[in-house]
Amino acid sequence: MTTDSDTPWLTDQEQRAWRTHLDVSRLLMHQLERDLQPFGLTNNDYEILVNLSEAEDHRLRMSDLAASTLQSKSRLSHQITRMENAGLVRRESCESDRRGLYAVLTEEGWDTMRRVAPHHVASVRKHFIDLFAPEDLQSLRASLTPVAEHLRAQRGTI
Amino acid sequence: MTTDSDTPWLTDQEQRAWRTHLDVSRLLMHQLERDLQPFGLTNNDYEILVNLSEAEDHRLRMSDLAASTLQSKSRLSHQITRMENAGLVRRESCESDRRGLYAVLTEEGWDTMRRVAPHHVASVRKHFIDLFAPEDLQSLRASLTPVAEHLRAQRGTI
DNA sequence: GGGGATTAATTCACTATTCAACTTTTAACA
DNA sequence: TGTTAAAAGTTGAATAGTGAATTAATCCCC
Repeated sequence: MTTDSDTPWLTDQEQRAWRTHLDVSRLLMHQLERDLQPFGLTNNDYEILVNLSEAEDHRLRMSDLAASTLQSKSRLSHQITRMENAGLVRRESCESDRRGLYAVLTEEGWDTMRRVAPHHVASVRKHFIDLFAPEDLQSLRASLTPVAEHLRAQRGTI
Repeated sequence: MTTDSDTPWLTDQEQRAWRTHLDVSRLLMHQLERDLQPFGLTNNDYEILVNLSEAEDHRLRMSDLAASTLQSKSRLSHQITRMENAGLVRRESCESDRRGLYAVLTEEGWDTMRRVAPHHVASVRKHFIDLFAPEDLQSLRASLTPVAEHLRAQRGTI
């Protein structure tokens, strides 16, 4: 059993690193959300638009989209319904597998993406990327990559 | 105006760093949430418990707690109501300012905290801290700290 | 080719979060 | 002092997210 006295508590240094990471994650998401607000988009909306924009024919299977955005299928389903109501995407059935559906970018969705992307990139730069020295950004990525891999290996389906 | 051609798009390196950071944030929160589930706590619950545990007399003003957990007052209010119903905290009125309220850890809340903390720390170690070389953790903190400061300066009230 | 497991996606009921409106108390200051 | 502004906190309605149950199609393999 894990008892208090044999618990490897975080050192001061570790604690600081951990809390800083937490704070940055949260504050950053808030700031990006705020910067997207004038365009009527949430972070989640934007991420869907990015994924579909980069996909062949601007379409992805619901499952794939859920996997690449790290969301549950249920959540994605709701999300796509909202975006469908907003006219940004539509669902299309899949011929090769009749259980399946594609989420497809509409014209309006694509226009929105092209219009908003520069502002979003500017926001990401301003509040994150440009605050690092280039070599620090590299080592950030280098040290974070194994963490991401570890975590991907851990999770089943979200 | 920002047009497409003068947008300083992210380089490949930058993009990778950015997406890795995003993925780690999200996957990590999910994993920690999952590890807390057996104890009937959410990440939010746990964070409140930590803050109150570290506070003098195990109590904090609602506003201070909201500020230190980076939540809106409204959200915190709902959160504390839930935790009050679960018996983990209680509200106490403040003599010096009769608008004010304290959130106070109950005995049960404190017991819960002591019981769960070792497991949570283990989880943070396993899925984050121990995946870095010590010097990498240091440079992570060093490069993230200015970002946190920048973001704190940006936000008004969440 | 037929029965059972698996997969894709949605739905339903519940819980959590947001945002604006509101109440009460304190602060400011003319 | 009065009276207006600001702050602390809550509430309620609307929106978003979760997890289990459900439906429908496909896969497997004997």
